[in-house]
Amino acid sequence: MANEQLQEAIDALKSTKVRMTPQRHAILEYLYNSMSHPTADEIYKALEGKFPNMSVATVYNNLRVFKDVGIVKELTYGDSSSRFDCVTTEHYHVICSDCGKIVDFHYPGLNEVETLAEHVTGFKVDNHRMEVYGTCPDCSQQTQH
Amino acid sequence: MANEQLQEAIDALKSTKVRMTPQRHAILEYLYNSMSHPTADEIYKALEGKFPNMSVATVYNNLRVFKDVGIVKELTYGDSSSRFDCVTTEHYHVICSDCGKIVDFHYPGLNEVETLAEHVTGFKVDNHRMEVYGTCPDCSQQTQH
DNA sequence: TCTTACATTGTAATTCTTATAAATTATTTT
DNA sequence: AAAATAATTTATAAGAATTACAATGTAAGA
Repeated sequence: MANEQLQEAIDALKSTKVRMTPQRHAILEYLYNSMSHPTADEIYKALEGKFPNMSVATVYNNLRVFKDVGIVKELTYGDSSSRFDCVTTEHYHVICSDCGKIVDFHYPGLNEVETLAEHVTGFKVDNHRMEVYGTCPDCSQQTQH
Repeated sequence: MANEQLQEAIDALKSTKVRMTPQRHAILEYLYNSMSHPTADEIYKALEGKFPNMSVATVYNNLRVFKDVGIVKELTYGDSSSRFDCVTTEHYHVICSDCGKIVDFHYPGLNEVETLAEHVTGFKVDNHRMEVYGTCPDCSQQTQH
């Protein structure tokens, strides 16, 4: 279950000046339990039942708070809106260029890349982002015939 | 000089149904000569002198055309607008989290990652994207004292 | 309890990007 | 070379995603 990780995230927030609110809890819960990488709007819609009065602004505000604390990552792609992913174990994404499906896969951290970049550019590097693009099995099949 | 590469790009366009226009030439020229990674608006502003009547839509349209032909890449980051980079040799970017500065660095292609992703997910992989984030020398100095 | 600081809500505003239609320019056909 | 066709540009409007703002609400500390 993702519940331990959710708890860790909540604890991480407690140690800052960030207060825990029902809305925040719900957003975090949704993020940690959903295996997908939802957009702000998807989160908003998903929580409409529980919080009929919640504002979209709240979702955006809190996602930013979580991002600043470092427990959530924003994924931006060319088109459409940003997607949000909770930072758990180190993993990367494969994205289908046709349908947009996102699948996780694990790969040992690319520390060498960070080190090289530091040396070559003089930057103080602290993280990186990588995505792999291709066609998912479903879309591959459809274009076959 | 980047002029040979610019010429190659123009030749690449000629082999398609894409027509060469003064605006397109200017946009390409700007992209290939600027060492930065300009936004659509930056390009627009930069060419205002030469083409006082050019529309922002033209810039966007043509960047998309170039993207489709494969001679330009779109870089999307969390905030602000997309940046555009001409596809020359394989390289990656280090981005300053403070000021947004982008610096290129070379790194041998990460083919193993693509291969692994293919095996694990069943996708047909054809490319990847990677960026390294950190603080640039200038910004590092400023926060020191 | 009172005060202060942080959060939420609703809405308006902003920003980036795309769609559309008319006018213009480039290519192809005759 | 002129006419016909196709692609392009322009200007503007529309759209979508995100943020700003002011008012209200809620939690924590003195």
